[in-house]
Amino acid sequence: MQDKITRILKAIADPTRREIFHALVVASTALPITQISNLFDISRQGVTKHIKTLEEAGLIHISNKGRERFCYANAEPLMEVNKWLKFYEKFWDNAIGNLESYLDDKA
Amino acid sequence: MQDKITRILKAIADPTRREIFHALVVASTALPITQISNLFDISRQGVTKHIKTLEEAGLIHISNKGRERFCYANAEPLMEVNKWLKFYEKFWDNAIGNLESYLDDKA
DNA sequence: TATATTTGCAACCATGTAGTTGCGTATTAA
DNA sequence: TTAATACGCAACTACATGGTTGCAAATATA
Repeated sequence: MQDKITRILKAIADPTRREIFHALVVASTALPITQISNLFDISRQGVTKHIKTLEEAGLIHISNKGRERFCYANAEPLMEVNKWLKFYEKFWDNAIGNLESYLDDKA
Repeated sequence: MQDKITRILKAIADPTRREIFHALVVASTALPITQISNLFDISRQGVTKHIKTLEEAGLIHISNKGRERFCYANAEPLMEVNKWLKFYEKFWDNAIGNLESYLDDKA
């Protein structure tokens, strides 16, 4: 597709994918695809597609075991988003932002 | 479209929109649309569409002045993303994450 | 007043995407 | 060995999206 941060942001920009990711994070154990898809209204194939997108963003890892594919969440790529956000942090509250950039200038 | 966080995430998921937003943030002054579009290879109308998306996400504010529309960046909606990320922070480094959730349990 | 500039609106195109169904295959259970 | 389960692949549909061009309206300048 495109660059890393874009892949990650596109992955989490979809509400269903955020839900799938969240379900896996809180499960804190690996879940096979069918079991994940049972948690949602959409078809297994629909869920599979979302999982593929999440996997390409690095937010899910998969390990095969027999006929099942166990998915588990990996939040690490979200660091990338956090890093991107970090720069704008000083701007989202102008008062604090102006103070900080003032201090940055002094430092 | 859909809910707030989704609008924001979709807005920043596009690399061109991230660039436009960034240009406005660092400009630290309001810029009319034509001037913004001169910074990019795509047409003015293409930029206008991106600006509309950014505005709907709250990341840009616009004030009309004569025939010109001055756009300025507003990073505040990114707080929403930061808040969403916050929950997963404890998971993206497992070692620290496990320690923190251990401490959370104790608290 | 005539002309140039800034913009919005609408139509259009190509591609991406969220979702579906159908089918074949590998693995497990009876 | 037969039946059930978990899955991938492919085709298809509907709609969203990133981008374009053309044109008309409002404002500013000559």
